[in-house]
Amino acid sequence: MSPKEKHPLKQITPSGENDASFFESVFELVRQIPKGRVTSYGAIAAALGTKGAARMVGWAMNQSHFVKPAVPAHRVVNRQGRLTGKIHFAPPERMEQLLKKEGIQVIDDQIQDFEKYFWDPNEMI
DNA sequence: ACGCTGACTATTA
DNA sequence: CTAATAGCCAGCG
Repeated sequence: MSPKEKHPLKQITPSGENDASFFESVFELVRQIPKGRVTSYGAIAAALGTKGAARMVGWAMNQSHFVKPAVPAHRVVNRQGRLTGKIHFAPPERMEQLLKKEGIQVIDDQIQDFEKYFWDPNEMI
């Protein structure tokens, strides 16, 4: 992380999840990802209207571990279908295991037939 | 209020 | 396909 260590980023909406912040929107959208499917950060960001905020989506995933109901962050990968965020899991292998458990083949942090499992957030509308 | 950071993405080589 | 570079937006100190 950096000299400043992790980013505190206090808890999301201490009072509840009624906060309409960017992060909350991300969580709700990610929760709607069907089992056995995956999507990308950019797709989520685009679905929220902020196409260029793909990075923020990833950052939101960081908090997803503290949010409830739980967010299936393991179903969110980068555009290449690569598990770049696995390092943030505990343990990192967890992400890959979860995906395999849902029927998605992952080899060397790379999802096989990624396009086939890709789920477009805009379709769920 | 400004600047830095980041689980990204598109482009170029 | 991989590697390197630039651009991008939202949140925090």
